[in-house]
Amino acid sequence: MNITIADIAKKARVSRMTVSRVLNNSGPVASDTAKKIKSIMKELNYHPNLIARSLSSKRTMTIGVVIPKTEKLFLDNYIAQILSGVTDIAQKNNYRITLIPVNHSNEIEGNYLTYARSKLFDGLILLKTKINDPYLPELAKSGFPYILVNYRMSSDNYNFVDSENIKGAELAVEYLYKKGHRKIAFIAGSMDEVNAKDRFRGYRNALKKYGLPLKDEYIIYGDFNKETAYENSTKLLELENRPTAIFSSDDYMALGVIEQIKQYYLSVPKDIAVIGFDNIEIGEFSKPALTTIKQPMYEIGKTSLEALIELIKKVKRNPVRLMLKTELVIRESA
Amino acid sequence: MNITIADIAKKARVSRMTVSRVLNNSGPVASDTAKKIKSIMKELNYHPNLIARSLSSKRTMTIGVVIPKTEKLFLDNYIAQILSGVTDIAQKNNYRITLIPVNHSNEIEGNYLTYARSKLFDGLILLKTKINDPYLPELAKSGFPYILVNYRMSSDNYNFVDSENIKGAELAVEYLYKKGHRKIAFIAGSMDEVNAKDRFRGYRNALKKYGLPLKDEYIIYGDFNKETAYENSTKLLELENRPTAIFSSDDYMALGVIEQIKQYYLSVPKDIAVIGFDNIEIGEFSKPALTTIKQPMYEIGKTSLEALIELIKKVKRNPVRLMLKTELVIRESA
DNA sequence: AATATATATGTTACCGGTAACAGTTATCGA
DNA sequence: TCGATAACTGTTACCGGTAACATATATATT
Repeated sequence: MNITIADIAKKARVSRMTVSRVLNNSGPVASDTAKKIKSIMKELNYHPNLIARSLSSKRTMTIGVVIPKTEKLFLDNYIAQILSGVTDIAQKNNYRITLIPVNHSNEIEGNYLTYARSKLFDGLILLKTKINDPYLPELAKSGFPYILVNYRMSSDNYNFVDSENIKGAELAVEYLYKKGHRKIAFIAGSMDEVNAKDRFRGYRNALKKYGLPLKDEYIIYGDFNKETAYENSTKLLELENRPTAIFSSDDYMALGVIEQIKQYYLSVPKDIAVIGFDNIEIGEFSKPALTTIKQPMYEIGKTSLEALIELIKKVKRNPVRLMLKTELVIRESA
Repeated sequence: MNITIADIAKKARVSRMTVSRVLNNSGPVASDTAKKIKSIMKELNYHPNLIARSLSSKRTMTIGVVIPKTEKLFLDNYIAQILSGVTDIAQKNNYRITLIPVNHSNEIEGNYLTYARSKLFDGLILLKTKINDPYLPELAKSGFPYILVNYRMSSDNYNFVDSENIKGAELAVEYLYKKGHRKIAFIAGSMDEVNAKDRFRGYRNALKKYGLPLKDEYIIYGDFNKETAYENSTKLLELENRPTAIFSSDDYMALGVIEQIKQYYLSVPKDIAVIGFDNIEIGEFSKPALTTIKQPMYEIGKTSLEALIELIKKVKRNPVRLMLKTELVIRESA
């Protein structure tokens, strides 16, 4: 048998509403009454039914975090760091975090719009959203509170928290240039993500700035995936006119490339310098330690949820557009 | 305005119940009726209110994962790997995962019992539970489905999924012994966790087996924390009779110890061999690469949720007691 | 003392579903 | 052709809270 607010009310000879007031510290209750009610709640070991509360109050104190379905989700250090920031802020504000893995297939069921309308969440945080995501326009129109993480849109009025990917990529190439490199290759990420495009843009910007040619053969695609980068980087290494430096759109791909370079008995950074992007945890420990562009993933997570909570509480209004700084972290690989 | 089941029912000139049946594929509905209802649902862009459904059906399809509150939760690779396993199984079974960070203070509010009774979750997975956790007996009595991860209790009838920590620790010491080491020190974890005690037990067992003395001065405490291990390991390194090998209860502490050893201008493994426990991701990349006892964290996560789901569905009954194997991973540090 | 105001409590209605049971009609077997 | 069974649909009640408004009493104000 479950103890409900009605049981408490009956035993205390008050209305359910008074019990509810004690429970939520909402509205005035005489201190004697409150004391009595509290002691009865303890005596009967009462715990509120939060589902019932949510149905009535239309608040769940729960944030949904939408993440593209992949195996071994948390082993992606990018996601782990973002989530660390998100959960820290959630704790401080008494929100719970629920994970919503979604496919990018065209299924109607299981897409995050269903969740936005499910009343399960007060707001959504979206990670790794694709550029042409079909549900995004409707989400934006719906008025439901949400924040896109690492997704920048100049034209539309989407809410996002991003880091300065273009500038970061420019920094990377600039650093290589100043180290004397003139043959700088690029490993692109998944070009259906805004990030990946921005980093490519930064690469092109920097080449232009320093008067270096943009060569197709110096550009390969790694899909933000270590293994793919490992495979495809052979193309670069087999080139007659081999690059002396490689800028990789993310650290995992950089690690893959370095692994491949070792297969060719070449040395990093002596024969080929490699610079990554993100600053994942193992970059510090890999051999050689990874030089990279740090984007503040933990802070992105924190900032995203902070902004989302303000949207939920209507402290702030759409659109939210925040850009965090990227910076160069020099280690050994370049 | 929100579209509800009543709106659909009205428009389709059927009862709400019939709509509900279509929604859940429960009970028979004439195919014409179903078709009509479905098309109206699409037309009106209906999405079910899952909170209302949960209140009525007493199911939430959500699992709570209880984790002790720490900053940067996911940067702990142990937790990340466990969660990876848990979320993978959750996806396959259409369960959602909600994170419940809790303090170990004596607060009544915010402990997981409140959540077990909140109706928010169909079951709980508990990580890093302390030996003397005050709420555990009540949880076990309550009949609410739960699984303790990495928590073994011989005496009581708790549900747990653990790995063979004692055997793993024995393996570690055995390996060191066979490498010729006779002066083997031990870094203990948080002794309020079952794991830590078991690993200590394994260490003692192995010493005994090989006729080595158990010396107090060879045992230091690192609290499963890299920094603490770094600090405290000086005690070992300053000993007159310095150990030639160190078995650390977890990898993070092992990394801390190695860092300290470097401060003393000693070499790993030549001067001092170090072996860890867990097999965290960066162990493979650290210098020297970490020799360690692997516990199958990802599998532990999977197995835990699989077992929990069986408890929820009453396929299985309490107690659940599962032990997964540990194994030696030889790299460079020992 | 009359009125305004704050404090304390109660009443009513509703949040949006589903379980359990009860009919009604269609189908089938003997 | 009748009764049994299956297929389909409906009715009623309830899940356990809170919002919004109403009322009653106590206190302050002039």
